[in-house]
Amino acid sequence: MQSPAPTRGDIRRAAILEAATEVFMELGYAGASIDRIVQLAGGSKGTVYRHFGCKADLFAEIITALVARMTAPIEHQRPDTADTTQELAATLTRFGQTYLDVLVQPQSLALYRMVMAEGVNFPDLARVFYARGPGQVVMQLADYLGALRGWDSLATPEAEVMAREFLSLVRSDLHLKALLGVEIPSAAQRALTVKRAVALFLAQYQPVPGATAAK
Amino acid sequence: MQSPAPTRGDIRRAAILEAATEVFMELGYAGASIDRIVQLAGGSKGTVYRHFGCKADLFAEIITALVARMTAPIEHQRPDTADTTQELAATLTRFGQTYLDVLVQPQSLALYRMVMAEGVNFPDLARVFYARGPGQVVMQLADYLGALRGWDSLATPEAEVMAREFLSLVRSDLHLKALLGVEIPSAAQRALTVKRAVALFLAQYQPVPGATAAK
DNA sequence: CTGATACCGTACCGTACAGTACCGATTCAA
DNA sequence: TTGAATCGGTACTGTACGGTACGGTATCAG
Repeated sequence: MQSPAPTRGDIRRAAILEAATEVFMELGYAGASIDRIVQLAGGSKGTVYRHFGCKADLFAEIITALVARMTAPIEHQRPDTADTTQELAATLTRFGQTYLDVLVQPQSLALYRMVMAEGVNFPDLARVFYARGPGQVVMQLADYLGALRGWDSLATPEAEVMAREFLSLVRSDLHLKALLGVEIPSAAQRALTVKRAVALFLAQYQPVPGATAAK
Repeated sequence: MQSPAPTRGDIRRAAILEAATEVFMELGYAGASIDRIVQLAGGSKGTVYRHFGCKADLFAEIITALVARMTAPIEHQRPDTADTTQELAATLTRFGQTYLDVLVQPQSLALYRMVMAEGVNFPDLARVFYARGPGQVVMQLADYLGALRGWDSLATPEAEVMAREFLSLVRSDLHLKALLGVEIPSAAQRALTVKRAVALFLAQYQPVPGATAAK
């Protein structure tokens, strides 16, 4: 499990990745220059190309790493399917809160902007981003909701649709405003938005057996 | 009301705007080149700079025009505040449908991508985009819902919050997927999403006087 | 210790781009 | 008709960038 002593190459590679991540996030793919990355990472231009081949490949590697980094805290907060129905509101709140908090972090916003701007030129990368990022979150929540649904009768669509609806409510337009740089929502705003999302969601979907279905 | 005969300058200006709009939408601000625009519009590079000063100003003018063009069909579908409560579901469906249809059009997607990518470099433009675009749509729907709410008792938050929640449900993740180029939703998918958004919204917010409030 | 390999620094190539300059042709107002 | 302003075409400047080449130096395996 221990790393087998990082070689000199590993060290250079890591330094370049770190510097490139910062530069890409600040300036985007088109705006970033290799020279700027080298200046920040130290070392030489040739080393960058020996390790990563070309600018596009370096970019791709950074994006995939960033997606994993972004999804990690949400995955860690993944609702346990053993959670009982009584805890549904709390579970949704916790999950939604983590999701929204991560989403409006500067790094997440920069990542979204990059992938959207360059998605046309890197279609494969955009697909990977969705599948391992937002799509992954949907599936996690859907798994939880699906297990809950088999638990008792619930006049609802597929769990995946429910998950999408809930996450859409959580995002609200806070994500859009943040992406545009119009307004970074405060913690209080985020908490309130999550709270309202949970309320609206539970008004429609009430898995507790004793409750009367809406119709 | 009649235009006072377009001069030669007006014609050139319009041609440049049209060409620049196409090039910017296809390649983004950074990717687009003035030479490419001139090549498409015909004429000369000097004419572009005489009319618009610099690339950034040309870009700004195009973005503001595009926002207006994008919002127009939604504004046209603006729900009349005279609509009765009985028509609420139909009104929401019609409004949401128009909103979502516009949102996933290629031109809208290109516009969103441009503003998000360059929002850091053009913060004023990003604010204008939000205020006259998505923000405007929220306000229109909020006006309608607000008028309805005064109409009868309704245990709800501000109309603006309700409008945001509804529009978030309509966008779902279809907008995100389309922005990333992962998947352009079909008309059937869009219609279904709107239908479900209306259902979920009405499960929580029922303005008809005879209905029992949720709590 | 020795050879091979990775690294640094820098100079360099080709290209692309924003913006300017200039000239001849065209348009348009007076 | 005449003078001014605009336009087209093109050549040009300066700059920035991706990527390569190369010589000298440090690192590391055998």
